[in-house]
Amino acid sequence: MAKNILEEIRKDQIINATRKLIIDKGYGNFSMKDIAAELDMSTGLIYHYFQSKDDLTVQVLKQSFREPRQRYIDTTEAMPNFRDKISNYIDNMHDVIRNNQEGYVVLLNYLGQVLYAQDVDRILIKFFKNLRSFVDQLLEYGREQGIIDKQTGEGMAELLVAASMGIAFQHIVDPEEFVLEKALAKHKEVILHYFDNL
Amino acid sequence: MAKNILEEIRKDQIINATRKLIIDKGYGNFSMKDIAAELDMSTGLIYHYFQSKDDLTVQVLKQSFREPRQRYIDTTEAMPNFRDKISNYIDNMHDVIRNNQEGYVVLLNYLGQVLYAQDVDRILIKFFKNLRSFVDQLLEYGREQGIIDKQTGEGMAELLVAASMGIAFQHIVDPEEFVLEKALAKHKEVILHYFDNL
Amino acid sequence: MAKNILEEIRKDQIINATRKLIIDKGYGNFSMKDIAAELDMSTGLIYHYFQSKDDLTVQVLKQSFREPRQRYIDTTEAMPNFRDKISNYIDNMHDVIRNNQEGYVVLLNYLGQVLYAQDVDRILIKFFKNLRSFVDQLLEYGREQGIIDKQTGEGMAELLVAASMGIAFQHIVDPEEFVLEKALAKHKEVILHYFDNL
Amino acid sequence: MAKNILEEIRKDQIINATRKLIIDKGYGNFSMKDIAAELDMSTGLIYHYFQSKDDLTVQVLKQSFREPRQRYIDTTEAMPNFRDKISNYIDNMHDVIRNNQEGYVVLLNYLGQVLYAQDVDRILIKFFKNLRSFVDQLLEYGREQGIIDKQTGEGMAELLVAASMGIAFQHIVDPEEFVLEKALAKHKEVILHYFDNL
DNA sequence: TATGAATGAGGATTCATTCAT
DNA sequence: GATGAATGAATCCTCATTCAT
Repeated sequence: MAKNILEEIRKDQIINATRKLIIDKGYGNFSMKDIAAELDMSTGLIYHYFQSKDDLTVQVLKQSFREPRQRYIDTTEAMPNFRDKISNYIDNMHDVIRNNQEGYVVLLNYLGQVLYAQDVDRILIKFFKNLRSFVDQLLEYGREQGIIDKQTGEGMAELLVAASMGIAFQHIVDPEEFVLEKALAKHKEVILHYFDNL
Repeated sequence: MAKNILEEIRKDQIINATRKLIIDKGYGNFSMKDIAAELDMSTGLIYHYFQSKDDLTVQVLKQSFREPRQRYIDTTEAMPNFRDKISNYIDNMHDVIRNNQEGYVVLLNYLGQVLYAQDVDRILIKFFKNLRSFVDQLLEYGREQGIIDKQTGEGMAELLVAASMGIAFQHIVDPEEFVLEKALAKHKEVILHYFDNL
Repeated sequence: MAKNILEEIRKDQIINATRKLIIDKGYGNFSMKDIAAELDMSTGLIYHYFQSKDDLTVQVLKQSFREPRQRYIDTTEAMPNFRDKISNYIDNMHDVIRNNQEGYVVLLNYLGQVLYAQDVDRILIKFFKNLRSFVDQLLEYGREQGIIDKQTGEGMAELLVAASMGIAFQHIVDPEEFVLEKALAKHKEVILHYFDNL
Repeated sequence: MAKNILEEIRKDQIINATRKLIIDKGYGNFSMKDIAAELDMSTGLIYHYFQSKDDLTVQVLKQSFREPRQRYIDTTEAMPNFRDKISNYIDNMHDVIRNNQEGYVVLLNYLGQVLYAQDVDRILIKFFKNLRSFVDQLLEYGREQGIIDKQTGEGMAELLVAASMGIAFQHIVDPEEFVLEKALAKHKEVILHYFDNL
């Protein structure tokens, strides 16, 4: 047991240090030595736990985007009706943009690899599917309640995910002048307006 | 000046070859030799026209995102009223997503560098500002016509740009299963719905 | 002593696994980890029984070429006369080439180290001396019987060993097209012809 | 032209330095840095002329064993009859053993790779075929002259090559005590004895 | 005895950049 | 303008060996 615990600890340390370096220096701008230095260990040890740099970065990605829905699910479930669920979901997404910018930085770094690294692509495909499927569940609920029809939900998940991500990225590019709250407010307003005036 | 013409030609050749390599192999996955090979010239010649690889990639970025509005401006101007202008603008954006995916691939590659390369950041800040300012001009027109008030336009540019980019990126990640048209259609519907039901 | 028995077993396991790896992957192409994996044990344990990789490979060599004569001695001794002893000895050598190619593969691997590893050289010097000395004993018997004179035996051991080894190596290099039996037959024919027509 | 000449010179320098290192340190015991140091150049330059260490060592092999017959052909051709041709050929082989031991050291180093490197194997297969085919040509001449029949030549090339190589290797293993001349003399004697007493 | 985590030197290879021609 | 030979630092990765448990 002690062994497995140590292994888990070490893997976590290495993954976290790597994630930090990706955020601080960028996906292509850090070396295995950087990771080792960050953790005050030898480079060899990293290879004891991960097969290669690619393997390691993929694990970082996996760990970063496993179960994205978890974060939202709780508060949204508690909402009494469809309108509140949607509103709450949007709020949750926006809170992530506000408070977990690092997550979007990581996402941005990996998105740049999507076309050139199958592993990365596979994982991000799943990640986005998960994100959208959660919205789809909300919409399904709305349909069951007779509040919206099928056509209304079509493409909505894609749009919500797109807008959130697009806002987050614009914010990362220009944190000084891009007024995040204005964009988030308009996003929420437009979406709710759509559902409110069907 | 024959000199300047040759210089212009060479610079263009090199920039285009580099752009191609960024699209094909990814930002961090090609060498100066690759560029030279692509053009059947020597690496030395590239350094005759560009100071460094960084300089070159920045020029690629500049050339790729200079004057983004040019593409839309014409058809939109011809539209008789605000509603049509907005609709037309959205169509134009969507056409870019449909037909100029390469542009978004390039954008994706550079976005990953934004936090680690000031030059890149500066250019992309400008690019996004340009994109948004064009929407703002449309909205200004709407205000002048008394169709919308100030609050209505607040954040709208950010949202439109965000949604388009977010849809394009999701499409790049999963071209097989992501249904682009559904997302685009919903995007247009939601936005127009917003303006139509103020 | 149970201790000594276990030690003997472990050492044998390790030596055999190493020999296998030398044959399968080549002298310079396997790691201590490979050996450990082969035996499902830890690398540390190997160091418990052998001082170093060099030490281990030397032990493999020693064990592989200790007492080479043993294999032949029996049948040859039973032969009634000099001619039959020689003939039988040649047959024995040829059987080794036919049926114990692995031995020659090991020899080939170590021969490549002879100039760069004194230990290896010392052992192979002894090995070849042993091989030749056995032929010399046969020839001595012939001399005692008055069948050959001293000059006849001079260099014969070297030649027999050389020809066998040379045939074996050619066979290893090109098992497809090199016709082993033709070479062995000619070898035997030429040698016996020499003794038969003195 | 100047360029091709320089390229040829550099390649030769590198190949020769590598050959020297293989002889001095052994196939698996030298680094690219060693080669660069030997030539007072950078490691990068080696990669300018050769794709990899493997590529380089294969080129060394190719250059070392291209056209092995060249060395013998001249003097043998001048011999008036079959017996003298054979005798002369054997003398030539023996001279190589005496005076070009390095060649056999190189051969020994590469033979150890034969089973684990297809390129090496392919080249050595050809090399040995060439060696044997030259003997076969001599024997064919003998047949044409009616001096030997077909059966007499069968396997003889294999035997001659084997014996020479085997003697050379024993000599390399134990240059102190192995009496080269005794072995060579007996080799020649036995072979000529065979042809003389058909 | 036995494990395997940990080390760190060493190796092959890449690549941006320079510069003599 | 144009070439490509040359550099050498930097990178990823391997592996023999040690040692605490």
